This record gives sequence, C-alpha cells and structure tokens, in this order.
Amino acid sequence: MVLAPAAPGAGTASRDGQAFCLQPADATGAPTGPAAVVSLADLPGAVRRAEQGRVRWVWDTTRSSYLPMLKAGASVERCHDLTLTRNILSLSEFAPGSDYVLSLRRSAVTDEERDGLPRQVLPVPDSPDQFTLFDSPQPRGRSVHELIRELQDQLAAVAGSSRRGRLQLLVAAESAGALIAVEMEYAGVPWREDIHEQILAGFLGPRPRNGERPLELERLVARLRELLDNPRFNPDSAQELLRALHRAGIEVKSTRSWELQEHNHPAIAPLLEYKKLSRLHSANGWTWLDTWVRNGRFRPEYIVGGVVTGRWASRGGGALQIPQQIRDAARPDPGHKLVVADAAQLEPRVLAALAQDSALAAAARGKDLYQGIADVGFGGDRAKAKVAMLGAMYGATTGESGRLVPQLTRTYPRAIGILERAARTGEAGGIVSSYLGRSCATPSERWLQAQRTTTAEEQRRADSIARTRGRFTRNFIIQSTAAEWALCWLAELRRRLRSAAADGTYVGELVFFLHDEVMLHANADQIQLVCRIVEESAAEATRLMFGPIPIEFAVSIAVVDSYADAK
DNA sequence: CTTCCCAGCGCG
DNA sequence: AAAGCGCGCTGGGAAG
Repeated sequence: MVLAPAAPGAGTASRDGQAFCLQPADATGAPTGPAAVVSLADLPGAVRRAEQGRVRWVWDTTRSSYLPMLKAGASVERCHDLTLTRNILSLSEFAPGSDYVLSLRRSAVTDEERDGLPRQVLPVPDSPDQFTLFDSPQPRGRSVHELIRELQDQLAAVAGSSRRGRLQLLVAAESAGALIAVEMEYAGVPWREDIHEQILAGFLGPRPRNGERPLELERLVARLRELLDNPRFNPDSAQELLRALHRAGIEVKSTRSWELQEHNHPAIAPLLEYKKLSRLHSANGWTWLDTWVRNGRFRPEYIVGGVVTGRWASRGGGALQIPQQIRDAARPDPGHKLVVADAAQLEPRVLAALAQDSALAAAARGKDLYQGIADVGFGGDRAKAKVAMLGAMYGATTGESGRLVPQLTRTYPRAIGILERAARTGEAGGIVSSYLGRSCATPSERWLQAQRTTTAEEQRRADSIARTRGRFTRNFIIQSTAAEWALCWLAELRRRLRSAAADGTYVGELVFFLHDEVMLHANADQIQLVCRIVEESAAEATRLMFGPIPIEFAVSIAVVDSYADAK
C-alpha cells in the first residue's frame, strides 16, 4: 500500500492547512480506496495504523510534509520523494527513454534556458523552531491524483531500467536520506551555548557591543597599523590590505594566508593571527550563536542531493563547515555520549570497488589504505602515497602531487585507468555516472559553443575549458559513488536504530552528517550496541552496493563527551 | 538604496 | 608544502 499525504489545496484536504490527505494505493501506485482527511492531532494514530502493513509514504518534498508530521509526533518507516527521484531520473544514464523521462529531460533544458532569471523565493521560518506547514516549493498543492500519476511513471522508469537493481537502490537510499535529513534537523546537534561563549571569550575577549570589534581584534589592528606604518587602514578590506602590504615592501599577489606565510616581515605573524580570529568572529561568533542555536540545539537544514554529485548541502549556519575551534561546544546531554564515526579513506576504497582493482583492494584490506599503498610503491612513505592518490582522483597535473601520480599508474593500472577514462569522457563532452546511476549533467550550451573554435588562441582556451570538465567528471565517479555508500550506511543505521527502539531499547539518534562522517547522540548505557550498529551498517552498505567483494570499508568510531575529542 | 560578484577561508 | 574536486558563508565593493 502506498499513502500520499497531500498539501492543503490538493482536492480533499481541509482549508486551514492543518490536515493531511491520505490516499491508499497499491505497489504500482494505483489507488485502492477512498482518500481520508486526517487532522494533525490524529496523524500519529493514523500513521501507526497504516504502518501495520509495509507502506511507503509518497510526497513531493519530504521536508515540507514530514517536518510537521514529526512535530505532531508521527515518524514514518519509509518514503518516496518524488522531487528527488525526478532529479535523479532526469539525468540518469540508467533510466530508460520513457515518455516520462523524456519529458523530464525536455523541461530540464528549459530550466537551463531560464537560468539567470530570478527564481521564486519562498518564505522560510524565521527561527529554526517555528516550522511552518507546507512551505513547499512548487509544484505546490498538487492533487493526490497527480502525485500518484507521477509515482507510477517513476516506478515504471526504475522497473524498466537496464540497471534496475542499482537504480532501485539509489532511489530508495535517496528517499531514506530525505527522511534522515529532516529527522536530524528536528533533533539538532546538542550545543552548549555557555561553552561556545567561553571559547569566544578566550580567543576574542569579552562580547563587544553591537557591531564593534572585539578587544583582541582591536589590539591586533592597532599593532598592524603601527608595524605597517599606516595609521588608518582597515585590514578587513582586501584592497586596502594589499596596498598597505605593498607599501611596506611585501610583494604579494593576494592576501591569502598561505601566500603571506612565505614572507618574512614583522607584520606577517600578527596579520595571520588577525585573519584567523576575524574569521572566527564573523563566521562562528556571537552573531552565529544568536542566530542558529536555540534551547541547546544547533539546527541546520540539510539539502539532500544539493550537490551535483549527490552529496548533501546545507542551509543555515554553515553546518558542513563547523571549524575545529568551536567543536568543543558540541556536548551530549546528561546520560548521553556523542558517537562520532567516519568512513576511513572512503574515496580510494570506492575507487578500488569501482575499478575492481585487486591490487588496490589488497591495500584497502587493512585499516590504513594509504599505508598499504605506501608499502608497495612509495618505500613506506605514507604522506607521498596519500598525495599521489588524491592527485589521481582530483586530476592534479603539477606540483609534487602531479609528479607522483605516474608511480601509482604502474601499480594500479585498472584503478587509474577508469579515472583517466572518466576524464577523457568529460573532456569530450560526454556523461559519466556513479555506480548506482547518478549521472552528471550534459555540457551547457555555452560549453559546447566554446568548443567550436577556429583560431589557435581560441583553441587553447577551449582545451583548457575541456580539461576543467575532465577533472570534474574524473572526480564525479568517485565522489558520487562515495556519497551513495554513505547514504546506504545512513539508511542502514536508521533502520537498526528504529528496530532497536521498536524492541524497547532506546539507543540514540542521528544528529549530524558530514559526507563521510556521522554523529549520534547516544544513550550512554547502550554504547556497545551503538558501536556494533555503526559497524554492521557499514558492512551492510558495502554488501548492498557491491555484493560480496574483497574490500573492507573501515569505519573509525570515537565515543566522546565533546565533538572536539573526536579527531 | 538593493543586488550581485569576488576574495578568502572553513569543511569533506 | 600546496594545486587538483565539491560546497556555504561573510564582508567589501562595484554595479544598478
């Protein structure tokens, strides 16, 4: 059975926007009975009753339907997100050329043509705690009939795929991710405001009045003005700073920290210090705390599939860039621990699996893949092996990284071979795909235009643009497949946590996800179980995606009382 | 005044 | 030590 909660305005839902329309349907998406309108208050009961069978909830946008459900006390087992699935199918090389898929591709082109025009901006809740109902982006208020219609088209497209099993897994994992993203937003990362303030005070001095510079920054500015003999300049302005440096005889082309580092001048050290502290103040200072932390929780919004490769993006508070400096403020509640787990060297392991490179798989057998590579081809030098591997996956051409890559090619011809193939495909304007079938976009009209050149000057430019796309597609096959593995890992984690909870054991909840790392806010009495769940989920993710392969995807787990201790 | 782009830096 | 992938956010400054 399939149930379709619909936004108000969709046919039978009530006027006040507080009701859901539930339409039971069979596995093909065909309705099997009359639609029911359920108020928010009755929702938990209705969901429980529906989930006595194996059901999948279907909606346009998970966040706009599921966030109000969670607030009403109803969580669900499985869903199908029509928008996320639509995005995958519209690009996937694995999707068949059905009428539905072709129509998606046509409208994708018009989206591209529309690029540059202002997009519809939607009202967002002004505080993370005030969730508005049905703030979904278009297509707003589609009828249940329309939802079911599209569900049928999507299920048919997946069933008709040449790589049906893989695409099915991708679509399921993407929707599971959508549930997890909303649940993590609802849960929030436990965040101690008092500790955060202590950190700020330690680095910057007492909290300044509105808009004023903190004491420590003010001190550094005074010092810099003196050292650069420039009584009025403002180091926050890159232009002013560059001029001031030049006048002091420091010949830099930019004001980047790494470039400044190469110069010897008494002003350099305090300037680097200023940049570091100024960054902390503007990005994660008191304003950040006031804006993004409420009632002991940091609640970012996660954008599933927000990155072309299928990685998640986030909105609000820079959730995926929390600097080391402030991680100490992430602390568990009493009776809890933070369990922080990350997949060790996920991307090269993915490469080994994708290429079925048994030599690389052998290096991946141990906990430390880079050491394994180093022992075979780099005289045990782990740092060199790592730089070489990253260079191969990113397309480095110069520097130490570029020089070391050929050494890898000799030992791992299959692995390097598929990277090279992906790069050549991209340079020629072709499409590449992840293991499960997430494909990159076709080149833009502008890109194709740039390739049609005549003069030698234009040709050099065209080649450079082509190589840029080659580096993108080279990396795409790795990053996108790694994102899929992480998604499967998350989904398995969630499944096991829920099943333990259903058996009466509260083990904890997922509260944060960062590409290849997860954080759980865990019951301190169930840490052993949590760790086992984390490890079993990783093994199951590997099996689900690749079947029985001789590659281990190692996870490292830290059980801590502060996020700062996780690494 | 608002809107847009860039430089710079944080994360993986 | 640093040039090669993917992002979000901030402040400055130019453009409108």
